Amino acid sequence: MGITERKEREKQQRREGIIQAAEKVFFSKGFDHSTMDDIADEAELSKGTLYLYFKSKDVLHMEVAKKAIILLNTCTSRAADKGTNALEKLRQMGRATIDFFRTYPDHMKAIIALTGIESGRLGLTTTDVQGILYDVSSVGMVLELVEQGVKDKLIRSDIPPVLIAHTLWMQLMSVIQFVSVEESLFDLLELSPDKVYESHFELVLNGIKS
Amino acid sequence: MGITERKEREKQQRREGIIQAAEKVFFSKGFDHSTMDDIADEAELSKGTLYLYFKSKDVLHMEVAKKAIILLNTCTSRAADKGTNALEKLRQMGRATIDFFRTYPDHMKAIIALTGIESGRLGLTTTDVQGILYDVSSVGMVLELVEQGVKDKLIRSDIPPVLIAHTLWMQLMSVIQFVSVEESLFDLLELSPDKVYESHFELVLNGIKS
DNA sequence: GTTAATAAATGACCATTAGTCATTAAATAT
DNA sequence: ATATTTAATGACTAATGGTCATTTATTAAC
Repeated sequence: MGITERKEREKQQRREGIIQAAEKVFFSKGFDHSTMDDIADEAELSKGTLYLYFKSKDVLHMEVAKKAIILLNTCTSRAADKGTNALEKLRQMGRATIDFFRTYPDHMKAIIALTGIESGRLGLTTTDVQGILYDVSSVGMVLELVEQGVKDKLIRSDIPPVLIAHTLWMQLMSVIQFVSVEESLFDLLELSPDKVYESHFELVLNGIKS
Repeated sequence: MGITERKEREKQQRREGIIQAAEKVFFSKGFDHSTMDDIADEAELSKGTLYLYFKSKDVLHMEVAKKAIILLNTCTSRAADKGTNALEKLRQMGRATIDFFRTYPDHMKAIIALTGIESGRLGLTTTDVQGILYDVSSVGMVLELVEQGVKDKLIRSDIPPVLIAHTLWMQLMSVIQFVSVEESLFDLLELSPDKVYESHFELVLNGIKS
């Protein structure tokens, strides 16, 4: 039946439209200050319809973050190709993440909110988050690269790759958080975000070298 | 006048009582699911009175976090004394923070919430946060130790101490976040929080060594 | 000791907003 | 043309952060 298929397609489109509206509203007003009515207006739908497609505001938040993670993932995988070995690929991925943050700061903040401590704040289980983190995020690729790096004797082998991978990921998130929280500190200390990132990569990659 | 002093003292006590009530409620139900009425009940006061002492729920949240930071700070400074040189003192401080997280997980989460990205979520300026971070938190002490370590040629001198200090602090926060979010992952990968912490210190301290 | 003035505490009330559901409208099948 | 199923609506509810006129307790003044 072609009708069923078309309907399914339309449903998907509506769903997508709602997510886009939510994204726009969340990013412009912040999650807490966005109301479901705002999103409904933006999506040109009634509030009731939103709840036909998404169980809660929190779920909508997660969907927005998921889309952001997928976008980040495409950026980082593309960047990884530019590196010549595992360590270089990792560095490129890191830089790409920084660039991503510069280009889409709101997207990045949504990702950090999802994967950080406040995932509990939302009505999500850690399993939900893990699904997203492993299926669509960069962590999976980082892990592969670390394993490759260990094999090539570029990365120390006395620590399980999965730990190194997570450490790299979390540390990158933390430096981005640092920059976005402490912005006003920079002038005072004659620092720049770039210097911070530079030092970060220096310190971190130095730490994992074999 | 003795009366003015007594009144001031009583005011302080009431204030403290409210913070304690808020702490109890926040930690048992989570910030978002705690209502001001809950806190008022716990404090045996009316809701109106809470607002006589604190401007908003967010401010109350910050006060709770501030108290937690002070507590953490006493733990870490005591631990630092056990180390024989700057690097060892830093390691001891790190361990003490982990212990703190084990003993007072809710306190630790409040700290991370305050210093992490969602400080913007609350109605606080980054200046508020910085005040807390530098006046009462461990970051100040970490900085001193890093400076000492650089002087003693234990820590690399090519990166500004303030950056190293912040990196250490943020990385520690991130590993704690990691453990608290990904708990369920551990069985699966035959990992334990201890191994994660161990690797963390290994990687991070290795990174800053001169 | 009584009254006036000041300070502290109260809780009914308001405004906002996440989420629901009976009703309506549209699309599809008969 | 009619019945049935599906999609969409928006008025409504419940919960809750925050306010403020009123009440209660404390201190000062006579």
